This record gives sequence, C-alpha cells and structure tokens, in this order.
Amino acid sequence: MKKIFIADIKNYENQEITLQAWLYNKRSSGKLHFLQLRDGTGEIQAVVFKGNVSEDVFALADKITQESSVEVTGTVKKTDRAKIGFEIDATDVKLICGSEDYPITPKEHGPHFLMEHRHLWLRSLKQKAILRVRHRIIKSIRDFFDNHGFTLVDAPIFTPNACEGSTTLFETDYFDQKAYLSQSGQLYMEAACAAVGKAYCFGPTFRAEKSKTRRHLTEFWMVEPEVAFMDIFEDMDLAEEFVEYIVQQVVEHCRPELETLERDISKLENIKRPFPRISYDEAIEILHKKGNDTPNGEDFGGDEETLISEEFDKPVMIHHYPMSVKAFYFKQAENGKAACVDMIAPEGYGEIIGGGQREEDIDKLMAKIKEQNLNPETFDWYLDLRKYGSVPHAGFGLGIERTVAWLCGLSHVRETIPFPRLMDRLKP
RNA sequence: UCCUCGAUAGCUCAAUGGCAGAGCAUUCGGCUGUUAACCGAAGGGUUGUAGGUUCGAGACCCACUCGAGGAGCCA
Repeated sequence: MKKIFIADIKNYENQEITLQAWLYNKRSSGKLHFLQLRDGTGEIQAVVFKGNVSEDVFALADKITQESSVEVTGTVKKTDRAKIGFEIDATDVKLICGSEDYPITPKEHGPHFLMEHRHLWLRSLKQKAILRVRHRIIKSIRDFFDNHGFTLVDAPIFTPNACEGSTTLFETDYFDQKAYLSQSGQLYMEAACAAVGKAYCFGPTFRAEKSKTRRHLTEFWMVEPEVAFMDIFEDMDLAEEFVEYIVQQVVEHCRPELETLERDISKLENIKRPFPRISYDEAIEILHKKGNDTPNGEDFGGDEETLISEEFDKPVMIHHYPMSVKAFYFKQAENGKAACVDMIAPEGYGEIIGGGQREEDIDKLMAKIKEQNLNPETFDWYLDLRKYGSVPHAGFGLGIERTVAWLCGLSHVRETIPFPRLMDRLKP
C-alpha cells in the first residue's frame, strides 16, 4: 500500500493509500467513527463506517484514545465538508502505540498547565503554526543576509566579561576562572566586519535579569549584523529593508499558519518601506502631546514605546537618543546625540531592533569606557580594532522572539520559542 | 527586587461564614455525517502549606510556597 503524507493527499483522489499519524480528536455516531488525524504535514479526517471494516477494526476505532499513533488505510475522497477538501474512507486501522490519559484535552487550559506540558503542547495546531512561522522568519533572515553579501560569523557563547557592562549575566565555572554566557555577539561582529566587510551572527543570548514580563526570556535568540564603512542612516536603510523582507516572506509562505493563529494578515501586508523615522526629540514631542510627561533626556519604557507606536501602522525607527541612556560604544553624532536607532513594532509589540553606529575613535571610546567606570583591560582587544585601520561601522540586533510574537499576534513571548527559559522556568 | 490579583476534582471554573458543585476529560450505554459533536449514567475531593478567629471556615486574619499580570531593565 502506498504510504503518503497528508500534505500530498490531493494527488491521490479515489486511490487507496496508507497514512501514519496521531489521533488528535475523535467523534462517534453509532456505526460511524470520525478520526481526526495529523501527521505533522497536515490534518485530515478518516471515516470508519461499520459496514466497510472488520469487526475488530471497528472496535479498535471505537476504543482508540487521543494522541495515539495509528496507521490508517483507505480511499481518498473529495468532500466540501472538510477544510482540506478531502477525507479518508477507511478500510483498515492499526494501532502503532496507544495513549493513556493524554493531559491536554480539547478544552481550555491555563498558561501554567500548558507550560508544564510544553513538550506535548507543541503538538497542538496553534503551537505547530508558531513553530512554522518561527522557522520561516529564521530562514528569511539567513536568506536575506546571504543575498546581500554577508558572511555568517559565529560569536562565542562563553565570554570573559560583560559586553555592555550594564546587564546582569549568567556566571559559570570555566576551569579555574569565571565565564559568563553571552548577552550579545556585537563586539565580536565589530572585529568580524573588519575581516569580511559585512558580518552577522545568529545565536542564543542570555540575560540573568529578573524580568517578569510578556516581552522577556532569560534565553533568547538574536541576529546581529555589523557592516564596515556604514553610517547610522545606511544602518536604518538596512534595518528597514531587512524587516520588510522578513515580514513579506512570512506573509507569502505562512498564510495557512497565520490563519490558524487568527492573525490579521492585512496589517502585515502593509509592512512595506519606507518606515517612519523620527528623532528622539520628535518622539518626546509626541509623548507630551499625548499627555505622557517623560522628561527630555530619559529613556523610554514599554508604555512610552506603545504610545509612540500607536501613531503609526508600520514599525517606527526612533533615532539619536541622548548619549547618557545608551551603551558606551555608540558614536556621538554632530548634534551631540547618540548615532543609534531603535525600531518599535506596531500594535504594541515593542522594541524589536536596537542598533547604531559605533565609535571608531580610540580616544573617544577610551574616554567613554572610563566615564562609565568600565575596566579598559577587559576591552583591550576591542580597542585594538580602533588602532589598526579603524573605520566607521554600524549594525543592529533583532530579537527573534519579539518578532515571532509580533508576526503571530501573540500576547507573550513564551509561546514563540519551543522550550522557553524564564526566570521561574527551566523545565521541560 | 517592587506592586496587583489568584490557588477548590486530571483540566477550566462555581459555591451570602452553614450539606463540596458544573462543564470538559475518564469508564459504561445510545445514535449512519460528526466539526471543541450530541443524549443518558457512573466513578472522581485532606479546598496550596502551617497557624489563628468562630458554635461552625473553601470563604475572615497572619505567615509561607507556588502561579498570573504589570513595573524597573532590556531585545
């Protein structure tokens, strides 16, 4: 018997085929059993009619439980009643492995219960759709950089010190010294871009901060391009083209998944260049006009980001923040502000990109390191980059999970990564 | 770390300080077209932990544990 995947079912109309799948739900009606099957490539219903199968097979179809793995043989029939357009008229059902008391029933569950069963929750249709969108986002990122002459340069996970000096890092024993889990590959990409011109790294990132919000994980994935001979404005051009590409690739390739997630796709179709660009000072004006009294000179929190993003239906790039609220490595622009940019996603999804132009002058960089009470010795190799043919360069970091949350329309990043690591969750 | 709310059946939730309940899941029975199928029946409880108030506490008070949402910090 021909063994096929559900995704290919349309090629086998009126032919007898065999499917290997899991039973995600079942309904019965006397002499009929409706088996809801999924095999990872799709979902389809198999109809087991008492008159078409042996007594044993009909009894098995009656007893079979949720999430059992099965092998179903039958004829592919076209029907308008099914979403996929076909169903299986079963002639044989074999049990591969049963399933006793599957915990996730076809009913509502709370987030804690679902997170405790994350390894099983992934099987549900919505979670599978999220995994697929995440996959497409990551593929689009790699394709984009590959198509734009970038070289993937992997940054280390073990680092000897904090990259930016401010955030709390995970400390671990490294033989007879301490090592820290990377919070950013950026400094290494600054070294890499002097070798390959356009570099990017893509890997996990760790923050030990006790953040407990819908936008934070302790382990998350970040992609960080860094380009030699690039200024802040070219950096914004790159970020804009990059995000447009990712969003449109997802719209093009993940329509069924977005529909499963009940995402308003028209809002994503609208994400086309140019994106609005406003300065920090203009952002402050918008806030004041809307009754938020954040003083000029202070950084924005989640509330401020949301207020600003409400003014636009595309991601908004806020550039040239005050130097005092940004890390030591940012270049000071002619207007005295930091040559930096944050991209805020629409619909309240918050900051997805942070980046900017780096200080290439060794004296100015050294002054900033001392000003922020950082130890110059730990940055000796980083300062070397400014000693030997230093050039203007810029880059940014994009958080994968926040991007997945935005494109999938999720209220919390914990669903955007297969096995999330949160302040209070290390399992499963 | 701080603020707010919460913890009752496997799950989601009810229960004026006065008999511990429902839906789903499970088991059994019924139904030839179900779409979170439906109909009937059954089993299922140390009400998060430890104190206290009260004739009487799931409910009120105190502490702790765990969870949810938010703040700060950030992506």
